[in-house]
Amino acid sequence: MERLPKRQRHQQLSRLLDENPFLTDRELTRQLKVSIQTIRLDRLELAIPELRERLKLMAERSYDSVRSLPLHEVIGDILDLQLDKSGISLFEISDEHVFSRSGIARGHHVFAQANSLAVAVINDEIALTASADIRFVRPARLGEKCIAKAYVRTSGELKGKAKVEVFTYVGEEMVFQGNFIIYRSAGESKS
Amino acid sequence: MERLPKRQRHQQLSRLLDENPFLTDRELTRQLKVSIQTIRLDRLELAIPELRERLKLMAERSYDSVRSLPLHEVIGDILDLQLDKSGISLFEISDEHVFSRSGIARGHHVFAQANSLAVAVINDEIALTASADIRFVRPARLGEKCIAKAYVRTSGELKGKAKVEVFTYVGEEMVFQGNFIIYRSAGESKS
DNA sequence: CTCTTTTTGGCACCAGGTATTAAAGGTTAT
DNA sequence: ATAACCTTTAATACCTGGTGCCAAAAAGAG
Repeated sequence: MERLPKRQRHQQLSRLLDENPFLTDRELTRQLKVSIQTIRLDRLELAIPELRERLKLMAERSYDSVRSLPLHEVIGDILDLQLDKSGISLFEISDEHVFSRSGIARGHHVFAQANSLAVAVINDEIALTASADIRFVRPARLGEKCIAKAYVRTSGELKGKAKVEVFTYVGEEMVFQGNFIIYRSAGESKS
Repeated sequence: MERLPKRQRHQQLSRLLDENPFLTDRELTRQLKVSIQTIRLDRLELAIPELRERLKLMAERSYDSVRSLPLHEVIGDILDLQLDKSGISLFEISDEHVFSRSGIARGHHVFAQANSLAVAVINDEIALTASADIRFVRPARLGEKCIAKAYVRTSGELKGKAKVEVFTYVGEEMVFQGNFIIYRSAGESKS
């Protein structure tokens, strides 16, 4: 008995739709050389929804993630903000931030939290990072909650630049420290 | 003459579908109190595709961005890589990277490209950023293509650290410059 | 009242399916 | 061999969310 063909086909079908979820059943018949009914039985057994449902699911997912894209605006949640004085933000290290091999956060994510906060704490229409001097004291790991604290050292209303110092901690341990020089647009202005 | 109702309705229709692209024509008739044929004429005039096409477009967009999610692993496309010597990467500034007000890229994205490249160029099992000294020479703007070039200055096989210098250009202009100190795991190893 | 624009209705048709029933084919056990 | 079983294919009715086309009704505008 050639029982394999079915399971093989199921695997192939899964793989094909994984590679390209936009395939119709009709296109699948061409690739797998079986009738359209067989394809449909297979999808039924594998609990794979029809093309239109797949598209809808993908669209919904992307719609949700677009909604949560303001999370891209500022990295980390701001817990406290005293403009031109200090600020605190929280950032939790999750899968997409770490090297999969080591579970250690990629430096630029830790930097992004600090940089976002340094910019946010400046009370100005436009604030841009001019330069920075940073140290990754110890690696941050998957699941760790990073607390970044920013202090404005010189608000420098005259020079158009501000110095901001940021320290990031996991618990008691410091993981990151940075000195940022931030350009500010003009004098000061309300947020 | 009440010519307005039509244009008003067109605006409302656009707004409704902007808020919720998952509406069928039938659901729109309920909201706008006109026949389904009118809705369809309106969509025709406004060049708004049918529900299924909208979903498909959204799915395709999200699929593309999922495909480029390994872009989350390394920020920017690596164009050239000579391990322990040098590397080049390309990163195009798009909507999600800029301050919406000014169209200027957030510093941490430009940093991320440079940092990713500095880490990638190190030929070691594990490479982590230890510290960095960076300058944002001029702002990078929406749509600009940033070319980052990294040079390993001291491979430092003995000390477990490497110094990498990165310069990022838009055309002929330098937008970013950074000196990175990268921890490397042990001696050297194949990638 | 006439002319034009806008709105509505009806009908045929399409893609990409679901759901169901039935038949044909090979496999296996008895 | 024959019955029992699994797999595959076929055929048919039906569904959603439309398009395309034509005609008629309604609503202004002049």
